Amino acid sequence: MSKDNIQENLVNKGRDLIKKNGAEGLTARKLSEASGYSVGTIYNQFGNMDNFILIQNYLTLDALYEKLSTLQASGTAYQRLNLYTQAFVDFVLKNKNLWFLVHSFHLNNNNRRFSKIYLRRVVQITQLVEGAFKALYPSIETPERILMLQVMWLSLFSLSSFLTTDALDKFSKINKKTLCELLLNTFLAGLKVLEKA
Amino acid sequence: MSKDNIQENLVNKGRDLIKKNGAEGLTARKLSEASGYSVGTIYNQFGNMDNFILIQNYLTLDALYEKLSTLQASGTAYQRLNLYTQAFVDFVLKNKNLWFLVHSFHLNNNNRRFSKIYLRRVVQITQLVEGAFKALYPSIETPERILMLQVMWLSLFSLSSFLTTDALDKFSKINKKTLCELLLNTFLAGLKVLEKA
DNA sequence: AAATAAAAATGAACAATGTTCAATTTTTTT
DNA sequence: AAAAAAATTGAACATTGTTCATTTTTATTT
Repeated sequence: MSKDNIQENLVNKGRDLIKKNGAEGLTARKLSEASGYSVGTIYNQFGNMDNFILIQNYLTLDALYEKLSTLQASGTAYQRLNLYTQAFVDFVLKNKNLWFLVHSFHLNNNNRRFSKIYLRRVVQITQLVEGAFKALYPSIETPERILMLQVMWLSLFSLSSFLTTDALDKFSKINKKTLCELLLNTFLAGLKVLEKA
Repeated sequence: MSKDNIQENLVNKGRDLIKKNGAEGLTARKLSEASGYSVGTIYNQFGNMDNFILIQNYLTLDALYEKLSTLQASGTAYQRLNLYTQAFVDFVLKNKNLWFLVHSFHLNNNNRRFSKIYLRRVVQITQLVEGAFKALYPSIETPERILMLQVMWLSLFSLSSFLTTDALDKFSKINKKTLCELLLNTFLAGLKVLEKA
């Protein structure tokens, strides 16, 4: 069996573990047992578990990008931004465990590195929204608009960590999808004001 | 030495460990070594490390509340909301490790519980801002305004996780304080629009 | 085809984690 | 002073990520 096949196999099996049992479901030994490969082989292939998780997160970002990119053509810029957000929230809610792992890695990744392809995917997702942003706020200078886009996306991204667990339920009865949509629409309305001012 | 003194001692020593070495600096054995008490004693006093961390996070929230509550009287409602946010960001940046632990626990606390006094502190912090919100948006119905307040606070809270590590620096050169202030002000501007509509 | 060399896979072993609990020490009560 | 109760202890357990000498497999050479 070739090296690629081993990696592919391990990644697939690992993904199943995460989907089924969350981040805790993914340990070197559980992956070894589920895949049939030894613990050592996992380390030969990926170096360490962090790298393995990073690959999983890259695939998650990829799936998100795939989903969002199908929405490019439809509707007005405003409608599109709302569609993006709804699709994003839907994706996160349907892939809670995978998305949790993304946040978990981001938070705990204090001095480790993100791979280039990973960073590129993040940028690509942001760029998807850029077009709609430009159409909505034509009179805002591009650097300023990109800044606002980052604020918007980072806020929504970080807020989405609340969608992956039930921690929020202990503080508020707010609907999670509503939460995200209110953030988007209030922010967009605010941008409209700042644009005219 | 009384039970209270032991707990107080352990909590203080634990807090030093977190401040100095971050969340990883706080383990049962390191706390045992730093405090002079055995590992077993820590468990007798707190049951488990999660409870200990929850106490640490409660104290962190307490310190934040303390700081924010000194700002109650000053300026207009709008100025006050900006002061709150700036004070919040300052607090987080000055207590990165402590605040990181708050986020870390929230994210990983999948089916565990928050103590009542902890939840109450969160509510109290939100209520601090309620007054300014009410003054700014008098024509928004109270339930709607509280909803928006929650969206605002939850967004800012979750965004603040980016302030505790350097993960964000790998994605963007955006200034962290600016990031939070832009979120607040754009959101507030948007609320003004929604109020009139 | 056999012998040799290179590469890959293995899993026992290590350090560090949270946690438990029988044994010990200390304190309180009788 | 003795007995009972309470508190403290730290060795031991299960589970992490990780390493690396050993074994097995594959490739190369004779």
